[in-house]
Amino acid sequence: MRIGEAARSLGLSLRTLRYYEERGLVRPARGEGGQRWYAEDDLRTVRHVRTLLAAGLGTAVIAELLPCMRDDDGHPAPACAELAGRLTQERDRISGAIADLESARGTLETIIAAAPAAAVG
Amino acid sequence: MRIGEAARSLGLSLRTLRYYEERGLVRPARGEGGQRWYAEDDLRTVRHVRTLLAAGLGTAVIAELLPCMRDDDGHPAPACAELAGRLTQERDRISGAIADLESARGTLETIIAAAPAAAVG
DNA sequence: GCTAGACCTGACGTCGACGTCAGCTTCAAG
DNA sequence: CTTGAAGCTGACGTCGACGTCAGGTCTAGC
Repeated sequence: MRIGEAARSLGLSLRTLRYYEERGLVRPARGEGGQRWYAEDDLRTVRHVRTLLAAGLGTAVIAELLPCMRDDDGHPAPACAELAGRLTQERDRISGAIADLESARGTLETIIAAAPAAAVG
Repeated sequence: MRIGEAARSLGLSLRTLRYYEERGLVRPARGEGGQRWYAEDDLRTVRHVRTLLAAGLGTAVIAELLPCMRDDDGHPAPACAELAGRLTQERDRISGAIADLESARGTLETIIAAAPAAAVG
């Protein structure tokens, strides 16, 4: 599929998809006139990218990790070993972020619970 | 205490503290010569700010929430009611963010577990 | 009262993930 | 073969939370 359909299918903008390619995260094929051609595999890659971006990873780091996520049968598969260090490091960072978020959520809930019942919604 | 000591005590930069004041998050007193004077209460406020920033809230939103967090005895107390809507909204956003992070962490752990045991650290 | 260090107020720079605009090319339909 | 939609490549703009530099002021010790 071309970039327009890919973007709609993923719920992203054209700019975003081009940006991901610019950062080396996706490498869609090119047609005669130079137009990008996205295969299903590329869409899966983009979804992985989105997941990792949402985790707070930067595009540079993701670019390193992606080769370790080559799909065999639909889910991430191994590949890299030397990146294990960085991976666990990122995982720990994410765990910390989760803890921070839970702490903040607790704070908010304290306020919510304490606030006189009013316009809740 | 003056801004330097406050910054050291909080582990933040001078710029950060001035920035928080600029955004209306803290209002330290001023001395004769116009120098900022941070009371313990101000430090607590800054810590709240940090917690909420870590939760992904912006300084503008935090500026609205802070009045609802006036400490009575050390922990957040109620105050605002009409903000309940925004509060629950932010809480839900945070819950979503946590879910995203957990998903991403799961992805990373899958890769880590699948990777041949190597330099793990 | 002199000096060094701590502060003050602008104001411009940064970084990351895009948005947006400009000008040109390619594709699909009639 | 024309035309409008869809793509393409730069390249500058944005937003948020600060970093950093410049140039003047305040404070504390001697």
